[in-house]
Amino acid sequence: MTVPLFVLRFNNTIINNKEVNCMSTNITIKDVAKQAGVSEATVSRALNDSPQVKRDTRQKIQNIARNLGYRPNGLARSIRVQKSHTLGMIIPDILNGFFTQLSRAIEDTASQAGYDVLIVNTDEHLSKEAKAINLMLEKQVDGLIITSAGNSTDYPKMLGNTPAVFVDRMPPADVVSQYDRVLVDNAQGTQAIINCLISRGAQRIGIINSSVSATAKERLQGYHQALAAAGLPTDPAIEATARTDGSNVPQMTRQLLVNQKCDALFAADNTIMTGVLTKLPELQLPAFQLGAFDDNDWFDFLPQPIVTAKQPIAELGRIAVERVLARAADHQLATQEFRLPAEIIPRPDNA
Amino acid sequence: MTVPLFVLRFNNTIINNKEVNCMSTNITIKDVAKQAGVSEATVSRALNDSPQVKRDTRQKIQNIARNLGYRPNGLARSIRVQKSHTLGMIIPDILNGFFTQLSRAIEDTASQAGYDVLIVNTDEHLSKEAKAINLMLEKQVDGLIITSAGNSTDYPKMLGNTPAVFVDRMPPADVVSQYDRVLVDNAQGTQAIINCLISRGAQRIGIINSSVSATAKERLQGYHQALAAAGLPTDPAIEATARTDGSNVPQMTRQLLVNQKCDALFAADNTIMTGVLTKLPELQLPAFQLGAFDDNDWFDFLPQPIVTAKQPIAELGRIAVERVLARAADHQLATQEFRLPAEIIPRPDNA
DNA sequence: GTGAAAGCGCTAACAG
DNA sequence: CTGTTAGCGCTTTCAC
Repeated sequence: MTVPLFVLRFNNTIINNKEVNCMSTNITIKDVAKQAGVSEATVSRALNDSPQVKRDTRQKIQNIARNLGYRPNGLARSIRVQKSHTLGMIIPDILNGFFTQLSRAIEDTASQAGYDVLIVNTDEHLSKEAKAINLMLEKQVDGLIITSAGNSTDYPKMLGNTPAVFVDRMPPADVVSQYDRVLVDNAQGTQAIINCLISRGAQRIGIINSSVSATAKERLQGYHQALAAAGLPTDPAIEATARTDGSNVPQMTRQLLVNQKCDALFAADNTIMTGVLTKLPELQLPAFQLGAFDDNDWFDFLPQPIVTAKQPIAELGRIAVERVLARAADHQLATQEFRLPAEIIPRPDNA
Repeated sequence: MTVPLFVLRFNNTIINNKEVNCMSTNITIKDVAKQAGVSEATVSRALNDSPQVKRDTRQKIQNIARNLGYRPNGLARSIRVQKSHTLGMIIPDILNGFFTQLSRAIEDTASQAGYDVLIVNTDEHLSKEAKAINLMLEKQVDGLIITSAGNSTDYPKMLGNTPAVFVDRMPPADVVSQYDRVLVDNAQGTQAIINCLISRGAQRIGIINSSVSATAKERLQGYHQALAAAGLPTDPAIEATARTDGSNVPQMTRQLLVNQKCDALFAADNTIMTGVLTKLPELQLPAFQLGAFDDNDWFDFLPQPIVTAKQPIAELGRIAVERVLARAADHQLATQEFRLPAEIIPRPDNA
């Protein structure tokens, strides 16, 4: 065949006496059309398996495209059809197993619906989050799934009318009603953990709470409810709050377990519990119990059992995707809040 | 102001007697131009901070853009300038801490260079990897960083002339020279671990090797070298290989530690070690040692210490990004292999 | 300094 | 069944 050779030549250039691939001379639909002796429109149709085009033509075109190494330009397509078939996902900490599991769940559901997912990590920085949202919008995502890094962002202004749903963390109170929310029942989960600790004899349970305000409020509430129900007193001296980066957690662990003589400690999330565990070895302690919101597989391997509340991550992800797609299809949809129960893992008693 | 009102009206429509935002009537450069009474070209220049445009005009335009909530369409821009300023990253397991750390390192370096990163997870499936690569290419990434899910993919055909570098895992042997590779020194790392175990008295060290062939080969080699250097015999009966999904690891753990009476066990990666730990509690064993390639923070919390080889993840990521960008700038660059040493964490002896 | 016009690669009317 | 044409939103010559 001579024509392909011609195309090759056309796409190549001579440097230093050696024929080499030219940088970004990508094969376009036009090249395929030229080759096949048909119009660009027909190529487009054939490549999209349109039933309109004759079988022979279609197959011929598809062959030529393959041989030429043709790659559709998704950007051009998206810009033309005004749809990217892509969702954006903003997570605050890619090193945290909870969020990676969540992103996997979201990717699963999305891909079943024919959508791709872009993930960006914000490291809990508001400025990075703002950049991430901007990036997503510029890439024209069809919807956004956000685990918010903080309260100060003006989401309605940032997001415009891009469909968005908040997962795991509430949007700021003043705009909460403008967005779908998919969350675990923080109060219920915490209460169940504390109940479990109490049923096993705990009398003085310290808490190191989350730095995420709405979440922290609910978890504290669950903690108080459980204490009240058991007739145990609350004590502000054993209620601490972690910094976002968790840097103060080891010191608080010592404070609660040693100075305040707590006989149990509740860590309000994954990261906080890790901070607690870091400190434990150097503390000489009588028997005590541990509880935490969020579960990790490796908690099973620890000598000291941890009672945890495991979030229904797959469900959270599935609902989030469904909602954002539903909203993309109908921007008028009323916003809604979804609350899913956490599952208690009562180590060491679970079979 | 009346003009903004007009624009608003233009972008809205009446449904059910309520004025609502119309779906995707996005503000474009044209709208800004109309508002400002200048040409689209000038708006473009102003928005890109071109020094050509008069300060007053520029600021006026930028104000109008902000007020209108204008968002540049990144796709349109990329298609026009033939560059997306985006890198693609393909990872085989987003639940594995090694890869999340790697992706974070890559994102860091890339963002410093002004590039965004798209991450896609393949779950170790070749078919998903192929889809992921396709997705990236369609999104016109300027380069690809790949941790390969397997050997059977025809990368040159898939990738065309998109710059690509392989991290952590080798590309298939027949095409290896066509790509940059950034890897840890698997033999050295493994050898050092085994040496450490031997120096602490191990005489019969079992290995559960990786399912990734090139990596497995190198790690096995390091294992053999260490044994040979210590004058210890090798024994095929205590050399096992994990399945990709790790499902056979618990059973092998039992086989090596109980049936084969090994006094030490080396797990060739992160995931394998987790499988081992799952099995240990139910085994009644005399004292034994544990070693593993790849480190996890939570290994510190385990009662049974693990000697690990920690990869220089930040470095791996940095080099990968630098190479892919260098290649994007000059496609003629000779390919290269980078080997970085692993750091041994000799638990429990590390201060 | 600014505008007019062309075009990146693709798809969707509208013809025929 | 296929071709022609227009245009998505943006940048970039080339004029003025």
